[in-house]
Amino acid sequence: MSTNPAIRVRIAPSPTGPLHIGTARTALFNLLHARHVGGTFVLRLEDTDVARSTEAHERDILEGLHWLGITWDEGPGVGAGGDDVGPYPPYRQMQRLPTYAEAARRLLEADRAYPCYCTPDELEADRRAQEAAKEAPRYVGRCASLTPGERAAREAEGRPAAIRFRVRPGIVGWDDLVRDRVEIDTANLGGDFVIVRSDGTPLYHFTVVVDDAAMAVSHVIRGEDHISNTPKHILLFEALGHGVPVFGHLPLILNPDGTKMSKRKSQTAVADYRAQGFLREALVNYLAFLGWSPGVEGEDVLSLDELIERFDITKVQKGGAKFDRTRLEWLNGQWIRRLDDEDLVDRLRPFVLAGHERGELDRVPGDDELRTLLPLVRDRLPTLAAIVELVGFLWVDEVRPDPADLVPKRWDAATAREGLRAAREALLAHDAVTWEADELEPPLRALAETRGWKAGDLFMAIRVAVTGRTATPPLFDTLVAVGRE
RNA sequence: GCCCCCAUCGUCUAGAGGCCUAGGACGCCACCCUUUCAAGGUGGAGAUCAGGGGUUCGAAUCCCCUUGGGGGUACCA
Repeated sequence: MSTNPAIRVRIAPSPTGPLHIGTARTALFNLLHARHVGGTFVLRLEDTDVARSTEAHERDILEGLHWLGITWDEGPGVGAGGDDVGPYPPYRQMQRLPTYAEAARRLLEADRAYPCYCTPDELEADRRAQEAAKEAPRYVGRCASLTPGERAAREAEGRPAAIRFRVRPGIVGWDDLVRDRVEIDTANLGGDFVIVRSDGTPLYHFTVVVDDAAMAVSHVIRGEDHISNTPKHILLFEALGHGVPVFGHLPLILNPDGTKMSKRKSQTAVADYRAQGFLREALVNYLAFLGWSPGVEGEDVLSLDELIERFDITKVQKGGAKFDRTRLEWLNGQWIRRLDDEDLVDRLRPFVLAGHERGELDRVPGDDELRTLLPLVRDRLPTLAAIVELVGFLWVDEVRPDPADLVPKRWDAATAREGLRAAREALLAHDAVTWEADELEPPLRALAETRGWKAGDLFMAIRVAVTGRTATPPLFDTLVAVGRE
């Protein structure tokens, strides 16, 4: 694919929480678009909310994206001491403070912004008054036209000043990549908005524009929840004398009840899906199909490369998509079946180890043992973590079956006892059989026949006695795996 | 409240005015395979394209209204 230096997209996560499924989806769509057109994918950390940002979250986000295979061309180095990669460093906003200060100074100088000395109490009072009058909340403009003298007076009082951006009247519009023309009257923006806090730290709407301009971002692909913010950003780009990028607003991922996906109602942390044994391939595949599809029948299971090849940002759906875990699980199964043996063993290992650490397993199988089990488990694993539930009995010292399960429906307890005794004798008492699946079956079928039992009932009694479960991989393979002893 | 966005099977979607008696996938149901559970195969139920008006010879597709849903309304991001 040819490269296209004019196309630059970015993902700008805020390390105020673990990597969110929605952030991963936005990152993925940016990556798909960038890779499809040969553009550059930038990662920038928006850590100006110092109170809520943590290094642990930052690590979770960076590692999570890497795990998914969502890799960036430019961005911060991984880890606190890591070096930035790319021509527009730094890529952490807290290290870009001088850039924002300079941009704010220019805006102030051009009178596109002004210092605001309003106190929180004043602002709160304004808001209440507006609410009482059933008016939309907006900044009243108390400090918008202060004379130099008035400003000096306030400075002399030692009142801290925030910086507000002057919102010009008129309509701001743009041609959105996914929803065509959008136009918003700046009268609905809530008045002049704050771009720098009174403590001197810059706010999101400001930093995002300063950085996108500085980093030459050409396409801003983000969630639909930013549509109403876009006019503010466009105004800022213009005031800064910078060209306005192309915007594309993706539909939201929704909770089952149709509201914006949230931690409260859904599992949103990518790390949790990973810990439950979802494959990166499945997650990426699933996420890509939330709001987009290649529109070709039979193309349901696609790799990242295949997605990149087919992706078209203008074909993205406008309406939100509910997160359907069942479908994710189906895709996960599809991908598990596509993995080759070595790969599957590698990915299974951590989950077996985890089962051991939780005390559910008495011992940990080696890679060879795991590998021989693959034909038995591959088609039966909805997730990697399910390995413990599926065949954990193999690595447990003592199996304790539920007595109720031990007796097949058509049998009574005495028959079950007798059946198990006879089966044991048939298989263990003599050296007649070698311990291989093919060798085990005939004697047991013969036994069932002579006693007039249904083979299935006999098999079930044995299954439960040996594994403690009513659902297992095929019995004779299972017996072989358990071993003669 | 105000502003904005959206609307095709339960869910994800195909659909760019005639190819639509609306297609696929997940899920569901049945059957086949089968020692259980899966996987796989075959078939089925499931959407009067939110409703109503237009435009057009012709509308799921274009326009308007209504309804419904969602998002935003911070010195959060």
